[in-house]
Amino acid sequence: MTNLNPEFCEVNESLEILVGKWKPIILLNLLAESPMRFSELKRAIPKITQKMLTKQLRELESQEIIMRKVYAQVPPRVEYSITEYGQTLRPILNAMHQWGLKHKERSITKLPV
Amino acid sequence: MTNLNPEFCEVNESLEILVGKWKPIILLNLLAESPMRFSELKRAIPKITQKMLTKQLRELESQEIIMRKVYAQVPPRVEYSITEYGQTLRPILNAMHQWGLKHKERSITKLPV
DNA sequence: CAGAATCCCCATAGATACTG
DNA sequence: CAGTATCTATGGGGATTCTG
Repeated sequence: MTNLNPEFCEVNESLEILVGKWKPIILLNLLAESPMRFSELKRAIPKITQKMLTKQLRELESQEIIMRKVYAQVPPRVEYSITEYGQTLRPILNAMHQWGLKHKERSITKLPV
Repeated sequence: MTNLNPEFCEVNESLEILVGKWKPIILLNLLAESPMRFSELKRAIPKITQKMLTKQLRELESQEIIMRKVYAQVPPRVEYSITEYGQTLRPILNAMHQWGLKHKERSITKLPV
């Protein structure tokens, strides 16, 4: 069932989307709640700078993983939401999250290899 | 079932291991065949430089994802193999690979969002 | 509110040459 | 065979300031 042929590796396709210091946490937020405003995301991820938040959102948008909706009003209102396509990343994020939990356990209990 | 709480994100744990330009392809090779010699890996991944191969292998080794075994002989023989722990990454790599295949289909057929 | 514009640092990764 | 050792370039990411 696991036909992971190294000659035919498509792992990088999704990796390229996920790589970026803040992308996983942005995606987790938008998977949990869409849409979210720029300021809501900023508040949810306090340590990110505005520049980085903007940049990572733009990248995800250009890959059609998220959508950006601008409301023509003052003050500006911009909402981000996950696309249907973006939702297909959920199994990957889930697998990674689950692995991360196990990994933490392991490093705490320091199981022998 | 999908308890992907953004407040409690463990996605980066595995991401940190997978990130590195050559790590996924190295892991796929060692998941398909272990052990492999340094030169076999080099041949399997022609575009990688020796320096990068060494570096990425060392990093994976320090994370206990792979094992390095040196044979005291001339010429030197060094074998790399995936650890049991490293094998737990397979579901993630599989999910990513599957996603990559779908992604390729999508970008070829240019489905509307 | 939601950014754009600058300036800056450093880690990643490539090329090349050398070696026990 | 399986690496080191250098040198260098690129760009990811951070801090700060400014703006429609």
